[in-house]
Amino acid sequence: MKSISTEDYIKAIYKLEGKGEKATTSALAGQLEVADASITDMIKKLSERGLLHYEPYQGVELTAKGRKVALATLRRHRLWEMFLVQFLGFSWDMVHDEAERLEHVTSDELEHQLDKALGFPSVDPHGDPIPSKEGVVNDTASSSLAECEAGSVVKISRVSDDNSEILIHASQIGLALNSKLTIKEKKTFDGSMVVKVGSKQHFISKEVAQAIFVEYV
Amino acid sequence: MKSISTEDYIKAIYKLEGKGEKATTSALAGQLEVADASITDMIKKLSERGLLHYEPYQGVELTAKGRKVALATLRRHRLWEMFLVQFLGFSWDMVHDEAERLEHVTSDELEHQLDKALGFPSVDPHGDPIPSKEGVVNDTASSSLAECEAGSVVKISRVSDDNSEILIHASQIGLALNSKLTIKEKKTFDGSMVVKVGSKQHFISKEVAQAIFVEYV
DNA sequence: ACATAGATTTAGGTCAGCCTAAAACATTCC
DNA sequence: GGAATGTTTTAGGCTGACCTAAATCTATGT
Repeated sequence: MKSISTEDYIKAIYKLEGKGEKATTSALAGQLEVADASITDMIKKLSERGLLHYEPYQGVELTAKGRKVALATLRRHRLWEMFLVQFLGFSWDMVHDEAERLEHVTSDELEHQLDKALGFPSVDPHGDPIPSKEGVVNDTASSSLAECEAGSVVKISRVSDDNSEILIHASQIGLALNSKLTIKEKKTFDGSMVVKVGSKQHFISKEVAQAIFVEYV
Repeated sequence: MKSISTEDYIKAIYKLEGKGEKATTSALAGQLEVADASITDMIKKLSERGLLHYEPYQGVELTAKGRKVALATLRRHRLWEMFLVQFLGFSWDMVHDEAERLEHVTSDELEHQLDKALGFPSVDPHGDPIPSKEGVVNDTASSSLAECEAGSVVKISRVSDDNSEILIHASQIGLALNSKLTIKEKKTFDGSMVVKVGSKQHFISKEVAQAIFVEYV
């Protein structure tokens, strides 16, 4: 019934919906790295199981039941990430792939004990909110650093974990969750910026800035 | 290449060999709870992959390569059991099933960090030795409590984790790893015994005694 | 030594999750 | 509004891990 594939598909759809994008066959195929035809196949099965709404050629949308699966999976994923960092000394760029596997073999009991041992954390090491057992997500309204103007003073509240190389780079230049930084310059022609972190200044490309989410202080 | 099934089959064979029993089709089918024909199927594939020697109708034996897989899997299993008990407060009767799933999704890096965080333990919560990374097992020569005579004073060095109800029962009557106990009586007709643990006496059936392994003190 | 019971293997099938190639549909552009 | 382009689905196949039923082998008892 519950399979690794199912959880991965549901999660991918949830993420696309979260970004405001339509969960189309090709978008999912890209995300999950399988052929388009395989997506159509699987989507039909998930639709039969009531996890999503499917209208041929129209993309899919999660049902309430599907969203519940997504949130439960995300919760386990983020608890594992937290555990790997806090208990086993992993760095934030190493945890995603491990958690990706662990999330699928986590009983309710294990999930609960992890949560407890970690002190019921509300965000994971990248600042992503950990959904509650009941499926409530505490989304903080943060904006991308790429959208901030020169002169702003901001605090990092979240870093996208899609690309581990960006995470490595970020920590190398001293960026961590809750770091404060000041935008010294912003180039209009390529979106790059120069920011001050602590006492040092660093160049940040648009790509990196887009992966960093901040709150104004 | 590496699959959950593969690891489970190899482990089951390793365990039978360890008990001095021949790894026959039906023994494996019983252990793994699949049909006899499925065992034959799988055995052929594992044989082609060089993990075991297979002669039709003669049962199987692990090759060196197969033994390596068994030990690596067992190592991960026991590290996880240790972790669940020490870090998350699980009791020793709850950890087997969880570890059974976690062992299959554990990278070398994760295995190493677990080992380190646990202080490089040599046995798991049931007293089973944890194989080293190189595949060396430190088997302690212990004998079953069922074989001990009345009057003996012994120390528990290992308890079989095959049956979680026995584990629950054992801890309820105060038996834990390294507990000392004295055999007060032993009935010849059913193998049951009365033992003294701390200041209390308890009745122990043959079945329970067979699951407990001890060293003389 | 031979029938027979029990264990094992073969034959043929299912299901999940993938694939490629071809067909059907949707969109966009003149 | 119809051809070209891109997206999605259908059709047909494959593989791993299982299954049942039937055939075959081994071992046992007299």
